[in-house]
Amino acid sequence: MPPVDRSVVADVALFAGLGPAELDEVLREARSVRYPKDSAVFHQGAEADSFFVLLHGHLRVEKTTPQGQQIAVRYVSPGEIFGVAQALALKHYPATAVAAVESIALCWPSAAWPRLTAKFPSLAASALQTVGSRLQDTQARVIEMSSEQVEQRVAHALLRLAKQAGRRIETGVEIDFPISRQDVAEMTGTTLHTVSRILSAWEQQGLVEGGRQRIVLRDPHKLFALAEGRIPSARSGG
Amino acid sequence: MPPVDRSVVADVALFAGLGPAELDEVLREARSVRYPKDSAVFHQGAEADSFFVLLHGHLRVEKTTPQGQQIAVRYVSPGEIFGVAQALALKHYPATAVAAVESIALCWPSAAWPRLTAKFPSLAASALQTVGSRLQDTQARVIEMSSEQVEQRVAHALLRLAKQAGRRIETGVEIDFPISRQDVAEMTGTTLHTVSRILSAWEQQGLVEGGRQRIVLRDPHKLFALAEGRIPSARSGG
DNA sequence: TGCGCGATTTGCGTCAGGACAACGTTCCGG
DNA sequence: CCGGAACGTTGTCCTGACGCAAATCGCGCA
Repeated sequence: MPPVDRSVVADVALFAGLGPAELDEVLREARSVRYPKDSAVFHQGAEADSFFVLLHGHLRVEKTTPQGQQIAVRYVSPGEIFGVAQALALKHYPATAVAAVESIALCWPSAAWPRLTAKFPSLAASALQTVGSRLQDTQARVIEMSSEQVEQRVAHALLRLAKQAGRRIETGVEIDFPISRQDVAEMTGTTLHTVSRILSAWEQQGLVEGGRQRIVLRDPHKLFALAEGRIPSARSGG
Repeated sequence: MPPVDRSVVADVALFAGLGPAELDEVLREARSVRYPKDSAVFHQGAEADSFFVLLHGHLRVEKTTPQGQQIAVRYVSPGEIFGVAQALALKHYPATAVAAVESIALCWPSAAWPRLTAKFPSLAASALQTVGSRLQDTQARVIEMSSEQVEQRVAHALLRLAKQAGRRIETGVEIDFPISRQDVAEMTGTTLHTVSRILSAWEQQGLVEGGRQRIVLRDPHKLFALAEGRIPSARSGG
């Protein structure tokens, strides 16, 4: 009685190495869960009793600092595995995952992980690649934050969001879930005030198009040049 | 004809799950290489033809930004696996590894990785945990850089260095390899000038003890309080 | 022992960006 | 249609950190 059909995970990289029968066996242990907008999939510090694969929607992963400030670590897009704390030898989730929009995820008990990876080694290899690429992304962010100005960091953040959750519309590329200036600020390590100023300046130049919890990139190419520092500044030169 | 003896890898976490015979089999494919101080183990962008385990010494892993600035990503301590680009599906090394002191590492051809992990799944599990914990560290750094002042970041960096490469001496904990203010600056995303100022202030208060490419933590506990932001500032009250 | 180079220290000017505050706008329930 | 709340914009002020540059120190080597 598998409630989860193979077709819904056709493009999940984690399962790329599995045959149909194997896939059914893995899916048999999963259940599909729906998360309303703004509800938490798991909380930072909670016991890591499950791991997940996102099927539909978008999640925001955030950490809370000792001082209580929240930082957006990354966003999860459909097809990604997340909450694999168990595989990293963590007893508790290191961050909180919140549904940015209504989302659906597959959910396995953490206890299933060792068994599944032992039986299907390609799962471990896939997970290693996923975590590795996440490490690359995170290191890239460290480098950004070390060496770049706020404006370039915001540009990078928007480009990254557009890349993983962008949707083409007539006037450009729209980020496919509600995102506030506060969220962008949390991603780039600045304040919503500064983000607001920067986006206003960009909007005047036709680089982006704003709105309430909505951002459209009208000129991603120019934005990229700006992120690379090949344009002096978008705020001074009018 | 294994040139590498089991005893030298007794405390390498990667091999924890292997029996003596299995260990010998893995070591048979490795060779031991010595790296003089300041020599590179591999270069960023070079083809990832090997992966390594550090036996002795310390390495600095650094990335070069598009603008040519160098950032110290992390330091490698004995017992750690590194250069596993192949396992992360990367064809080229994403960073440069330089010997901070004379170092010795075991070296396998990258081609051996898929074969070894297929035969010994515990290797993949170990590697996953290693990469995972590295991801945790890197995310922690992102959060530091987002939410903390330069002084707190420097404190955190020193504590982290002391944790993974600290050596107890009479006056405190010494960092066990030559490290310049420039290096600390590259770790914390600031300039050597600022680092120099901060360390000078700390030295006046007896928090640390400096020297040419040498740092001793005389009061790690107080330094930790400072890193957490529980002490207003060490520079004003001096 | 003396020399030279690289590491370190430090003063000063400048400015990006954070803090604070007030105001405008959109959304939603009644 | 109205009121309130959350979200976004903008102005002003001010601090912390960087850039520049020059002085000083210390180690390694001859």
